Amino acid sequence: MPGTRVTIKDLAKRMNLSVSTISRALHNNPSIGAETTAEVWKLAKQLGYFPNSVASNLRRRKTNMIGVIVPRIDITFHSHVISGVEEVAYKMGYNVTIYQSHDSLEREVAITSILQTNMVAGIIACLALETQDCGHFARFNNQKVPLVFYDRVSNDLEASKVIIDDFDAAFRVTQHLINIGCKRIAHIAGCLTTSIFSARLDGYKAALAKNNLPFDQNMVCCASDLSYEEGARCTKKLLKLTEMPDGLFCANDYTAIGAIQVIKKNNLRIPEDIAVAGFSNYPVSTIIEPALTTIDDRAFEMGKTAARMLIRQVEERDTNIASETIVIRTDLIVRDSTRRQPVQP
Amino acid sequence: MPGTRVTIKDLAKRMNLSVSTISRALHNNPSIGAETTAEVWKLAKQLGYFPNSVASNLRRRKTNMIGVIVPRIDITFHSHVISGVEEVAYKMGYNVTIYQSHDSLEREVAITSILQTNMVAGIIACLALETQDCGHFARFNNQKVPLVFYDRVSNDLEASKVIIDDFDAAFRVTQHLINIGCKRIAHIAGCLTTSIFSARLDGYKAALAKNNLPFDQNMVCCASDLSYEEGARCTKKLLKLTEMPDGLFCANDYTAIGAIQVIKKNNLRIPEDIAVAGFSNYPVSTIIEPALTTIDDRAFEMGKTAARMLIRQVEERDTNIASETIVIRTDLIVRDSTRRQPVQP
DNA sequence: TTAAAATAAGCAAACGTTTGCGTAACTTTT
DNA sequence: AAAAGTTACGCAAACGTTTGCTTATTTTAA
Repeated sequence: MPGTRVTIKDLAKRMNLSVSTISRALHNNPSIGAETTAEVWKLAKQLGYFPNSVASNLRRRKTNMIGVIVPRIDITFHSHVISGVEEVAYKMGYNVTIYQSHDSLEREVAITSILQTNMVAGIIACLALETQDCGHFARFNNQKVPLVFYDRVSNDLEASKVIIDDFDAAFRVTQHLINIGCKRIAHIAGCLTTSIFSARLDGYKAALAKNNLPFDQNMVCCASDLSYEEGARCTKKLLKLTEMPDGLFCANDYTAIGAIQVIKKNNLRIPEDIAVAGFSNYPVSTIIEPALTTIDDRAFEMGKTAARMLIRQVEERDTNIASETIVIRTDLIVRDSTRRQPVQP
Repeated sequence: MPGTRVTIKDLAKRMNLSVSTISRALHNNPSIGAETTAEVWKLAKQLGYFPNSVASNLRRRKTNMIGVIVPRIDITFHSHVISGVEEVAYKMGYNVTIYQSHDSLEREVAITSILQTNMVAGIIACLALETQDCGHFARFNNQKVPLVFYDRVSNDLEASKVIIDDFDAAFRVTQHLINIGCKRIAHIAGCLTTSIFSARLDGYKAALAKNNLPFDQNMVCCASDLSYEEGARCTKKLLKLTEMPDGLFCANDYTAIGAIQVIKKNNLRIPEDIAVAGFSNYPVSTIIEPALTTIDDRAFEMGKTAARMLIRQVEERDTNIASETIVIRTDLIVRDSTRRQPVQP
């Protein structure tokens, strides 16, 4: 019978049992006899029965769907996070539906409406760049739908977070550049209204201060979108300074690669003339020449952690929604772009 | 009232109307007076009503969920396809849920069960490498759930497909290598039981034949997983041949990059000694030096096309399920890795 | 041997919508 | 002025499960 779906009603009729018995049998409920249970399972297999989770969700008033909001899926970092989310969600019996905000607040708001309409069990989100006010997420607190932010998080909202210590990571990168002898370290920053990028700038400043190096505003250039092109643009600007930098810390790997290409075109040596470091450990950082020193932000791990955290909150919903924050450990990965002979003091 | 959700029943009570009237009003059904409709909408906004799509889906016996099965989300090609799928799905009012098969048949089968349980409206899938027999997809034909394969497709199943013309693309790449003067062109192939990779090999052979160049089995090396490492391994093998190749066509960009790195390490010049071309136009192909000549497979476009095709089939379900095949146009992108002075005949 | 307890299964409502059909009240036609 | 048509809405069933409560039967305890 093509087009028709076999339901527990059909099973009930065929076996002269009530639908409730069938339902309980299929859940291996002990109040149904072992023999009956076995026969129900057998017939279910035979008839190709598949439970209808839509009906089940309606009755149970909850789905097993996790909604994920990312700025863009085709950005390496996010696709790795999603991969991690899917991995644990699958193992825990949850489904994952994804939405791209394209860094637009308007779209992010629309997506939250869709998620509410779809009765998702929980939400994992990375805020759009445009988003300052998170009011549109507040509704989930009322509906007791757990919410976990990752990477770009909201501070004015009661919600769990999975982040890396951007300040610390930036500090360590900068300290590393100092350790190999850099005296004039420039920074290509991201959009500073975003906390992660301002934290990276702060970490950079702190490392300079700790080592008694002066901070020079001219040595910081803000890239609007963290692309190759912006990295190249900023680098050209930095190379025109009367006192050229001898080290460069970029807020992500893309800008770092744009920087490397410009530096090489200017016949400067990396790392001898300028040492370069990035942030994120994208696959491309091993391909560029010289290979790029960077921070591994462990995106996959971040996704897995966020999913685990969310699912735990979903399943403990009745007890309490304690919002928690997990900081993922990052690794400094040193490659040729900063591999100099250490300076002798 | 936190935790409680307002339903059309609530609206009905508050307005002394029946639920059917509310439902119709919210769908702007003309059989409801304009004034009433306006008031219903007003109260709905005021009370923060959100439709419950789970209930709606159950009643309508269809969801607006598109299931996507990819080998891995964090592979550039697939994340771009997904991005395209999400883009058109969002605009057409569909949701996207994603699953990774990890190229495992077992997992792919399990995922199809989940999709059936979840009553997805349609499915977009790229077959797992392990998958030879597509019996587990047959159930969707019975249930009249449209199915669109992309990239790696099944030939023994009635289903729609979005593909590129791998034969043609490979032919054009090879012809290009011949045009710039290559006489001994090697090929790093993918798993030849997969149709796209055998098609690429065939296109390569056809171009050789057309130009009266001999085909030499030793000049073909199969990479098991299309990674950098496999590309490097194959290249080392090819460089040991008594008659070294002067051109190399790789089945994807990753192997091409592995190849370039090995060739450079052997102090051979690209493209003068060996010209190299890849396949897929991954972002990294512009970063490697020399920049890689490759085929742009237009993954984003592929995703959009697959989604459009699927949604059309979903919405025309009653009329007929004509399975169709769309071939996406590919572009040969010439970069420095094959930029030689053209030979003078 | 009878009461109490355990076992196995059924009844029916509920989850929140959608929709075919029915029916008032009102308007238009002949 | 009666018949026909239109407008605006209600009734109730249905979608496929889940689950609290009840009931019939069997087993155990006293």
